[in-house]
Amino acid sequence: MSRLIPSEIEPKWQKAWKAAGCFTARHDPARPKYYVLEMFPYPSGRIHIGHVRNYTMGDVIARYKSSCGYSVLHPMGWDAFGMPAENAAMASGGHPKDWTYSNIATMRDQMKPLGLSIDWSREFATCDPEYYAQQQRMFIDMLDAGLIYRKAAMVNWDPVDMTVLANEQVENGRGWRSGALVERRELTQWFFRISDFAGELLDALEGLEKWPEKVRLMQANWIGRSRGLQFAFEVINAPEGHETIEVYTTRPDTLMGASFVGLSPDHPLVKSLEPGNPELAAFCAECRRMGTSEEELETAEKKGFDTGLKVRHPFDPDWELPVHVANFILMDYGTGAIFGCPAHDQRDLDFARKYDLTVHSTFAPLDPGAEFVAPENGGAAFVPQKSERVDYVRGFAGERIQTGEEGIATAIAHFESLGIGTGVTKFRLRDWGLSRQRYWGCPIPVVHCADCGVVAEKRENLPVRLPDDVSFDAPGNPLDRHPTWRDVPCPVCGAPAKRETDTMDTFVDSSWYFARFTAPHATTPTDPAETEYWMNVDQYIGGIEHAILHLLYSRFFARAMHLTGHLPEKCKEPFEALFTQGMVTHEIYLTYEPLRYDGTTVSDGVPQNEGRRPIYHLPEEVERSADGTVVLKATGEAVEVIPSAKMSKSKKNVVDPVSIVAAYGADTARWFVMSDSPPERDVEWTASGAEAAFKHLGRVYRLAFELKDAGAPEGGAEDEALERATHRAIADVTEGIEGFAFNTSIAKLYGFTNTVAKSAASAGAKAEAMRVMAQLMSPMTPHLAEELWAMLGGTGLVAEAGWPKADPALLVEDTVTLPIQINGKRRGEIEVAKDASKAAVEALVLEHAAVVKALEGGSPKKLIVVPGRIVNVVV
RNA sequence: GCGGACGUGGCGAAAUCGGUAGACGCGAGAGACUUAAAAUCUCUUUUCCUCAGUGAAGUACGGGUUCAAGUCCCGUCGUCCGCACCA
Repeated sequence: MSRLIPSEIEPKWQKAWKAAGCFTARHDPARPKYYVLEMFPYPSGRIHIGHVRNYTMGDVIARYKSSCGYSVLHPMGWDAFGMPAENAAMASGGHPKDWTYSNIATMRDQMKPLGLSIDWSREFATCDPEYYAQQQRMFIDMLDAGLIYRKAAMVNWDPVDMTVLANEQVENGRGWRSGALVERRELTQWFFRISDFAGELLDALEGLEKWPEKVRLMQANWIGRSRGLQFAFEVINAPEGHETIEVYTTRPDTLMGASFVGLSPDHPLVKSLEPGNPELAAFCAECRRMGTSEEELETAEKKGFDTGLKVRHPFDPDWELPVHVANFILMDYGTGAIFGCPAHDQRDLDFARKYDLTVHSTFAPLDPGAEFVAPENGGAAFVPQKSERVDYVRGFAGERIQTGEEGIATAIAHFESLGIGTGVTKFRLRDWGLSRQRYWGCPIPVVHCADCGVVAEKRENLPVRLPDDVSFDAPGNPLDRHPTWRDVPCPVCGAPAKRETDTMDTFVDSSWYFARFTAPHATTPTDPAETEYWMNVDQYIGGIEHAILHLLYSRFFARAMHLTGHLPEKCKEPFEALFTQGMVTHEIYLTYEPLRYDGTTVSDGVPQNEGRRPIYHLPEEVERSADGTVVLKATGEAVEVIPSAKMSKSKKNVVDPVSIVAAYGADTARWFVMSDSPPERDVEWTASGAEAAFKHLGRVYRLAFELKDAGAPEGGAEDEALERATHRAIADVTEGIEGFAFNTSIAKLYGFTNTVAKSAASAGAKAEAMRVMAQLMSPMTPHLAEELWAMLGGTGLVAEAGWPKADPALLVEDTVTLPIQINGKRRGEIEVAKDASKAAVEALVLEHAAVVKALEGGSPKKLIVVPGRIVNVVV
């Protein structure tokens, strides 16, 4: 075979790897381990090119580390519970289980031809009863340990999916999957006490040095720590049981500028007033209707309602402040009550002006300047950086002139010394609600008994299996209306009781799968010997979209598993290094169809169907015309090209890996997605780029084919030069892989190929170079690498050959070219021995024609020699 | 609004312990081989010029530090991302 035929070599080598058991992860105490993991996929039905890029990155690392002598764990599984399966069942009949497992089978079949070095013996799906049984077991352990509790809570209700969503699953007020506007509802829900760990999860971010700064920052913002003061206002003419109002503030230094107390419509005091005050009740009802959606919050008017109550200022018994209910105060942050300081908060200022409340500055700029207008005189609220020094015109603690930070600290200290307030640290992070009113999830293993209350299922009865005989012809949860599954005896007293019909959020499933991979068939959630050896994940790879949810939950879950004895202490941060990869994008081809006015109008009088409608075209429907523009093949009509767009079926710019592999082979697909762009950035799929990748691999193959009967190297200068180039390539390619710069490794391999092709070295020396080429290419294009290796007489499989080592002695050239700069501009160059002394270099430089000319007989002001790099002459 | 990242040829991009800007690839152009095509190979390709010179300019824009700046500092503009009534 003188030509590269991927469809012949790829299955051949995949078989050889399987026969040799190359990718079976072996718990070998004698060898260091390396655990590389890509975020496991949801079995949507087909793999897409983004998966190919994601898994190829992991595969490059896995194969490289394996070559370096590590015992590598590189597993694959399926994040298999979740709503699409139910939606599919509702849309086209069938069962979520069948839909899911058949998708998994399809996707596995599509992935295997990629030649990934995955240990398939460890594969599992989160919907396997063997997996969720262990999850239920941990749920009970965590319940016993007080890490899980139940409470009635306002939840985000998705009216389309008929389920509860976590705050993180609400995007712009809409359900992240259904896109429906989310409503507020009060339900009794299960919660993980993740907020108890807020401080720890925040502080531990510091130690995650191999995580992207961006992700750590996003998590830190999400956890949202604030330091403030909590204290109580005394209520005048207080209703029974509400003698004080506790407030929380991050700006206690502005207390002397307080002008009102604001309460959330859900505040207990407000609720107690509502029955006797119909107007107030109406106002609160309106606020609650408004919902939590950001869209509404954004546009909603800041509204208040005066309760008529007054509170006393803590430092002045004669100073009374009105108490308003305000629609912008959240019950679940702080105490649900604030004091408003209009001078230093724009929102409070707007509110004060609307309801005619007093405005007093507590501090003023040190140097006001002509354009400064104090808020009490109609200016904007004065909100300087907390680190800025200001003049406390109405301060009560600390220096007259101090920073906001100092003012806050002294104010808290002052309250604490008087015993009327406490410094408090609050977090934005709230507990993780895990109940979902869905069928296709891990059943929550508890039973509701009239006498015993909510009790956990007995451990020996696990798993609580999902029943197979369910129907999806009605919305809501089929478990709720299952004829027999629900009714069970109480595990404690044996009386008739009812099973919990809620299932777990699928983020629970993905919060520990990485630990399960270390002992996927254990009869306990984890196996201590295996977690001890394999954990932690040395390199985790996935999309930035999981920066907050999945990664934060997993960090919490690892701690919870540690506390319940399922993970050792060292696993509290289970991901040592994280890499977030970019997407694979593709151009969109677009023409427009004019729309005619159809005689109707929409509500605001705008004519219906004005303008034009986009029509998308598949890549094969367009071509580049002679003048470089893109036109439709059929009509020659000009096509608008939108570059680098996220792939989407409706935009017709999806590249299907299956057809790419069929056309060019897996190696080409792998090579292409790793080339061109740095891995963290998006890469644009282009037909010409894929073609180029394929051609290059063919060229490498031919180069090796011509050398397959080469004899021994002959020695000599050309052979030696090629050997040096080889070691240079080893060093550069290795550096690229180590640094997650696969695109530069590939660029070096292109360069090395050119070098070998043009080299005048003996055939034997070239064959030697090509064997190294096979080793260096093996992480990216493993099938071609095996073929080259076998053709050139390599021993065994290249997958099992060690990684080549660059000889430092061969990396340094005997002579180096030093550019000569004159006043910082390049004016010439000299060749010197690599170990030439500074004095020798200086002498040579001063003889250089350009330097002589520039000096005009004088001597240089300064002569800078950076050994091995550059010379700069200042005249 | 708050926080962050990033701006380099026609395009994707290299080069950041400050030391030859544009490696490598795409696209484009020229040529070789061929009856022709495909395939393959070779060369050119930052811009400008009184166009082959030891020429000038050049890494968004304007300043600064330095013998030397894509890289460091200050400001401006632009693009992208995250968060957002959080008291």
